Amino acid sequence: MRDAEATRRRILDAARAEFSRYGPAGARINRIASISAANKERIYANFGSKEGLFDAVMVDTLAVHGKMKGVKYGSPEEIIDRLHGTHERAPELLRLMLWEALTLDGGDLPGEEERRKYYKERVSVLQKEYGLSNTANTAAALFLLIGIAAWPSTMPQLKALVTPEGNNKEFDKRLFELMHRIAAALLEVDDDNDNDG
Amino acid sequence: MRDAEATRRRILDAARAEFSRYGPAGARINRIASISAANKERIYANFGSKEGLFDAVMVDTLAVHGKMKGVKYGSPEEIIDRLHGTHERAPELLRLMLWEALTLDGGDLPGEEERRKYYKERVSVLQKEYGLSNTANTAAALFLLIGIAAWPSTMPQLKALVTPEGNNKEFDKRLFELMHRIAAALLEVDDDNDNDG
DNA sequence: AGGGTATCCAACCGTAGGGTTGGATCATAT
DNA sequence: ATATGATCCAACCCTACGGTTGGATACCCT
Repeated sequence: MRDAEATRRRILDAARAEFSRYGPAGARINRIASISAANKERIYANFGSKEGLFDAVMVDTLAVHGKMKGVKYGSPEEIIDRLHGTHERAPELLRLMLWEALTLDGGDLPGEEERRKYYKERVSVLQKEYGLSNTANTAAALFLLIGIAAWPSTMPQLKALVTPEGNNKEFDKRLFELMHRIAAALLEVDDDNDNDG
Repeated sequence: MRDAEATRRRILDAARAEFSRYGPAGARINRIASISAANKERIYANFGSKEGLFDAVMVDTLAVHGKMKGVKYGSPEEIIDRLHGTHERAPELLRLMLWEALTLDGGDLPGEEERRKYYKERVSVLQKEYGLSNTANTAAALFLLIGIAAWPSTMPQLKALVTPEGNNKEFDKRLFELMHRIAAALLEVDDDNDNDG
């Protein structure tokens, strides 16, 4: 059965798993070909190069998450729990972004325009929802909310090292309480009158 | 001039730069050899394998930072600024830890014992300095302080994407204000009476 | 039916990667 | 002085990688 689109999809799915796990340098085209049951030639015909494939995976994965667009945020606790849960259950996007961060080369990002627009929209939703007066402040708050929620998934080994021995549950409980507390602090009304630039 | 120890040092220094920049998979032993003006054979004689070298770099780099031991923390603002500054000026350790996080394999970490002890000490200093009642809570707070201060260096591309266009300075100003604010919130006295486990 | 095109794939290519080897060179101790 | 062992290094090995090629196979239009 011939189906170019389906082949493309299988390649993207396999590539997402592969890049997410091993990163741009560690990923193996041969593995992607074999797991996607596609041929290497199909990969290069569709995506040009390993780097091109990585970029395509990035854009594809972001498109899936871009579906969040328009969704309301809810309470600070909900924001943290939702973001954290997403990264725990589906670590691919976070991992891809971390690989991307570590291999930045000054060139522009895959899907840059789309991504800018996406965050701009999210900032504006957050700003309205919380009645914040300053856009830059809201953007910074969103940036930090993401960071706080993602940090335990970003540095699991650090978390393990810092946790007092044999005290896992207590540590986790305190960790979430603190994450919730500072998320709330981030979204308190910014009451200064600086120009919003 | 023969000097095994100096050779070892040159290799470690070159390897730190190389691994920090390219990660375990992207790093090239040939480059390390050529930059350190050592021979590949010396690398394998000293460190056994690429992975062994990575571990040695990790331990070596941590040892340098371990000199912080005993140092007081200061105000929440100082904590954030100091950590953030360190990661901006000397990104190696953060980058190494991120590579490490992304390539965790369930085996134990290089220098695990030392690192545990180091953080235990730091937690205890922080706890005393701020008069916090609960160790797990203090550990969680430290974990988050590190995360907050490191996040802009961890995800520079996300920061760039979230920043409202042409509003860099304002964004940065707000970002630091918020980081300071939530650092302070993290270190407020934890006034509950839970058992400290 | 059959020509044309998009899709597929097995086999291949060049190279650069991690890792090894065998011997040369130097410091030291007797 | 010379035997000993640590240190150094040029050249080598082999595999597996990213990427390519040439032809075969299915689909579509007339």
